[in-house]
Amino acid sequence: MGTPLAFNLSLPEGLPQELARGLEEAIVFRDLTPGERLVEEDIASRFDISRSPVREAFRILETRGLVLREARRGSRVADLSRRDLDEVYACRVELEGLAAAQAARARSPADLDSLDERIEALTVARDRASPRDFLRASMALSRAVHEASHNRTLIRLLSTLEPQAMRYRYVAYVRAESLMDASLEGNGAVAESIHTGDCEAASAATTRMIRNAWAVVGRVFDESDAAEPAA
Amino acid sequence: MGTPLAFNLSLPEGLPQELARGLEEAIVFRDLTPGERLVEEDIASRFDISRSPVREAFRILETRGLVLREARRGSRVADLSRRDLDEVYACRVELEGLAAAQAARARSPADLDSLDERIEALTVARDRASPRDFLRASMALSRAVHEASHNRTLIRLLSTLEPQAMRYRYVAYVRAESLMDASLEGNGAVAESIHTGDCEAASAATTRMIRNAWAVVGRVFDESDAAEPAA
DNA sequence: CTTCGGGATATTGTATACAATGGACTGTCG
DNA sequence: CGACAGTCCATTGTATACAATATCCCGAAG
Repeated sequence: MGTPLAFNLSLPEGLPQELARGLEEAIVFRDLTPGERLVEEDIASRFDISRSPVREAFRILETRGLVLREARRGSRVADLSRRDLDEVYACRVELEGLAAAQAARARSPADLDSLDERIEALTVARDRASPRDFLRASMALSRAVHEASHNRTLIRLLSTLEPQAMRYRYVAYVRAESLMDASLEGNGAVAESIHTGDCEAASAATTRMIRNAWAVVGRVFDESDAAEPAA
Repeated sequence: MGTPLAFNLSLPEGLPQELARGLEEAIVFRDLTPGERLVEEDIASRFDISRSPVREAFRILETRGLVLREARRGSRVADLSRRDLDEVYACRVELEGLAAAQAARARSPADLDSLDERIEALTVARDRASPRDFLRASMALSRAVHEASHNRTLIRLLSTLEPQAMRYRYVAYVRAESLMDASLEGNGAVAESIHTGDCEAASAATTRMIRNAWAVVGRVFDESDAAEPAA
């Protein structure tokens, strides 16, 4: 439990949101381990704030599938499991596919610029071979695609699904850095289809990419003991 | 603004959840109108509770797309629009289709019993020709299908999407009660496929049903002025 | 008549205090 | 030695108090 958990908490968008973002990173990158208890007072005192924003942050993380809250029994970091992985990826196939298709139709020039920018950043992160940086860049790219769909409901759903997927991707990238190449390639194909404006192609490229990732990430996960943290 | 908003609030599952459920019904059935402001203190005093659980309820409703919260500017009931309707239904096609397919595979005998029960209840509600009762029964049936998928992530996503859809369905059912027949028929086909265990058929029946509903509900919505409430 | 500024007010955001509950511990009885 | 009851403690749930800020209203100046 010797967790650093030190990130600045400025409040450009609200303290609970800021705190949730920080805790989310800590969970994704395993500074907070699966099953670990999250006590409101502990977190609050660690950042010299009250329990109120901490409670709200926990609730945010609950909607993202990262934290489990049981009434009057406290909160804890959600476990990782093969079953959960399959659930998340099954949903991702559908929703990311839809997002890509709608992005190909609704994208604006600004969206395309944003897309290119983040593809570039992803390439840089790949060359740096840092799973952490790569995932952050990948998350940003995904969000750019979602935004390009201009479907706020879809964006909302995906923003509660993606963080959960990140945890499994992180485990996989750490053990198999070559996965980053596959991801970069897949995302390139998706971006190209969105540029072209071909909905079918964008959807197909996305579902292919995610199904492929599903298989590989799943295999790596089974071979690791990521579900059982510090035994 | 003369809204009754009177429902008992016992706490079998937590006060915020209970309150959120009540407010959700009020929003779906238009006791709270689109755009209406929701002031924490008002709701709190109306039920003789403090602002704390009210705040949590608002946050729950926000994740369900029923309430919009702007920092330090308060909360209000989300507006209805044709664009929002299309967003919701596009997502529903994908997620409900997936749920039906997975339900056809993973369903247990208890799930099938639950399904039959709720189909029966839906039939009764149709005969009573009450849009409100029908929608409640329809919601319960949908949830039974989702539960049968045994995909907790999918259930979580759908539980944040369905309430948003309910608002549009309610508007449509009030204006065109015959829609209930179509819904009943479509749900029957879906349930049958799930019984059989045919994933493809379950998915196909579901997407067909929802695409059809999408078209009809959208048309009715355009013809109504549901977006502009008490002008 | 319009626009800008200042202050009052309504409302949210955060902190703290109190209540209630679940789990662990301990000591006793069978 | 094991099971069980009673008590204590840790932690969450709710209420209240306080701080901060956005909005509205009004008046004055242009």
